[in-house]
Amino acid sequence: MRWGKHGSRGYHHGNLKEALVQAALDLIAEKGPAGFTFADAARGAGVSAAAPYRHFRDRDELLASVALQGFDRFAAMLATAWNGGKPNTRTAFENLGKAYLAFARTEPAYYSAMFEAGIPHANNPDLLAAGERAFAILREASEAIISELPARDRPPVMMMALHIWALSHGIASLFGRGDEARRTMPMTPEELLEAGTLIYLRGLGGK
Amino acid sequence: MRWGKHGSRGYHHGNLKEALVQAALDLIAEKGPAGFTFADAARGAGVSAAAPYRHFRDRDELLASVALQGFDRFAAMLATAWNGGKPNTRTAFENLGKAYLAFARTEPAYYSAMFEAGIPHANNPDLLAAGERAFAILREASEAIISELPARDRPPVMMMALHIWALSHGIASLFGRGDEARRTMPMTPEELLEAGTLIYLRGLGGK
DNA sequence: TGTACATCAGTGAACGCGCGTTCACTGATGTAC
DNA sequence: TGTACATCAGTGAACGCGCGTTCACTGATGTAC
Repeated sequence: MRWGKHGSRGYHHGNLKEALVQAALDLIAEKGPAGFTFADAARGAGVSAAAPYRHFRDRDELLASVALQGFDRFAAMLATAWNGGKPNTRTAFENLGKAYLAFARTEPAYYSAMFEAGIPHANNPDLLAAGERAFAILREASEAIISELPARDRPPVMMMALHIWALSHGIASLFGRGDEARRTMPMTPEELLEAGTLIYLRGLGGK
Repeated sequence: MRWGKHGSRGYHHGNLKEALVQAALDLIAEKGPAGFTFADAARGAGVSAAAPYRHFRDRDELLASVALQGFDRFAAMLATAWNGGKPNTRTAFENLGKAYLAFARTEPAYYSAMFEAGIPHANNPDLLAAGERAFAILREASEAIISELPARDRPPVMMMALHIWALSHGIASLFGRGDEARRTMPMTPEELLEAGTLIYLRGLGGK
């Protein structure tokens, strides 16, 4: 008897690789990216400690896989929020910022695997490319904002994209996840980012 | 025979607590805040594995000690750079930003113990207070900048301080330490922060 | 100044534990004929 | 359609290792008298 398409679970797991990534994600959410072992992940997936070796060389490779998937979802979420600049550039830009913070808040495990786990991106082309795809959305949005500025005020696109990224990341890491750096905040992270972005855009000469 | 004030090293170490913090710092610099053990720190200080228990309950307490010392030095460095707003507010503010990035770059081990080690600040009053002292410098500087703005443009001090902190922290964590997120940058972190701050201040109505 | 003693901050041996990793194995699946 | 066989993805036992932690101990230091 089978219990649905993926319900069979005999000797072969069927989708262990994905299950390990999911288990790692749960463990990161619980104890941070440093707080779990390769054996923990195996346990989490309900499999013997030797099984993960069929899919990952070591713990780092598993972590990198989590980060990779994280960047893909992050990029997808940002792209949806930006929505090609509709209904108008300013609104879409605001949505993009909110989506950034929403991702960091609702997927803290992905976020910390991506930015805080200390994975060496340098020698992992896939990871580098996935990060690039996510950043490309910020870049595209910045470009759209800039194109609406008076010609003499236009800053370099890359610079603006880096500023927005840094501000968003700074807010997300310092204030965006529940208990960390529990400061008495005068406003929500979303409000803080929106206000900051507004001031920045005004400084560029917009509106 | 003695070899100087602290050179004696017989049965008693003399300053083991400090030596353990230093050893932890070296290990963090080498392998990240998650990459060392309590026993490693003991080895680094040239002492048996049981010795650290005379000074720290566990590894977390040692890490917290590193972070605490880091915040103190950070605050001191920022205060020196700000220098009470001399020679003038704008210049001092620029120096403050440069000092922030300089600290993150030259003391990456402290910086990551402070912000990336996942130490629960909440139930550690000393740590909380030390972080507060560092933040107070940013707050003071923001206040000085704001006081020079036309009265009708003045934003809340706290908000501005949080914006500056987030931008600085974002730039420091994303681009401020050598190899991490090795992106082809069009400018140095310092230039990026200075340009961002300038645009932000212009947006506030300054100059 | 000298001596006895209390206290302090280390030692080193011991332990149980869980991790990483390897290995021969075995059950399940896919495919050639 | 059925059968034989190759391949794949797991198992579970085994191992060495280093960590965390405890403990009775001991050498060094400080101090009372």
